[in-house]
Amino acid sequence: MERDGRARVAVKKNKKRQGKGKGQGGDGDGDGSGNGIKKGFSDEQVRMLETMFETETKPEPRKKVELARELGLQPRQVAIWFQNRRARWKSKQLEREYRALKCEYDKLSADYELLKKEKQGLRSELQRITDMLRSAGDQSDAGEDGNAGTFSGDGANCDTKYIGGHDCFDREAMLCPQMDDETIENSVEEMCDLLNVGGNKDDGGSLTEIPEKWCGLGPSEMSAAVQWWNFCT
DNA sequence: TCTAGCGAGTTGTTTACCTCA
DNA sequence: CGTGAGGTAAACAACTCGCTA
Repeated sequence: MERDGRARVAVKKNKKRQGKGKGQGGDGDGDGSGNGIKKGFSDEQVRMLETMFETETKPEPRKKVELARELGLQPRQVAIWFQNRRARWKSKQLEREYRALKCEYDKLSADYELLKKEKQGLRSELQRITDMLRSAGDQSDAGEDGNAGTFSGDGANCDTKYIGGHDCFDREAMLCPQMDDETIENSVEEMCDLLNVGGNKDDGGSLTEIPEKWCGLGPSEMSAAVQWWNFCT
C-alpha cells in the first residue's frame, strides 16, 4: 500500500480519526445534513465525485478536502464515498471479468466438442479403410498368382479400385464402430505386414515412412492419410 | 415483501513518523 | 550521533449494517 508522505504530514496535524463507535464517524449523524435522516448525495455532488473518480480513483487527501469544500460535504464523507466507489467498482470489474472468462470457456468447450466429433469420424473412416485393406489382403491370399484385384507382394502393384479413389475419404461414410487406439495401431501394423511395407515396430519401421507409391495412393494422398493417423493418435 | 443501491461503521493491515533507551 | 524497538496516526480494503426507493 503506497503512501503520500506530504499528505500524511498534513493530515497528521489534524485530530486523529474522529471516534470509532457507531454514529461517531464524520458529522455524527452520517448524512452531513444534521437532521438525522440519511439521504443520498445530490445529483450535482455525485456528478462531480464521479468526474473526479474518472481521473483519479485515489485522490490525495488535499484534493478530497478541496472537493468536500466545493460540494459542501465533510472531508470524511468524500473519503468514504471514494472508498465505497472503489470497492463497488472492483466488484463490478470482477463480475465483468468472470463473464468474459465464462464466455471464452464456453466457446473453447464448443470447439472441443466439435473436434472430438471430427476425431471420432476420422477414426471410423480409418477403420473402414483398414477393413477394406484386410479384405483385399484376404483375396490376395486366396489367389497367389497375382490376379487383378489383389495386392502384390511388395505392395507396388495393388488394385486401386478399392482405395485408389477419393471415395475412401468420403466423410459421409462414417458408419463403422469405434476402435480404440491399440486396435487402430494393431490394424495398421497388420495392414503394413500384409502389404509388406514399413510400420512394423520389430523391423524398426515407421508409420511415417511413406513408400513412393503405396497401393495406388500417390504421395499427397499418403501424406494426408498419415496426417489423419497422427491426428487420431 | 423482496431487492438493489448507497452511505457509513467496524476491523484488521500497512506504512511512515516519532520517541526513547 | 546512529540505531533498533515500540508506539501512534492515518489510509485503506474488506466486510457489514441500516435505510431508502
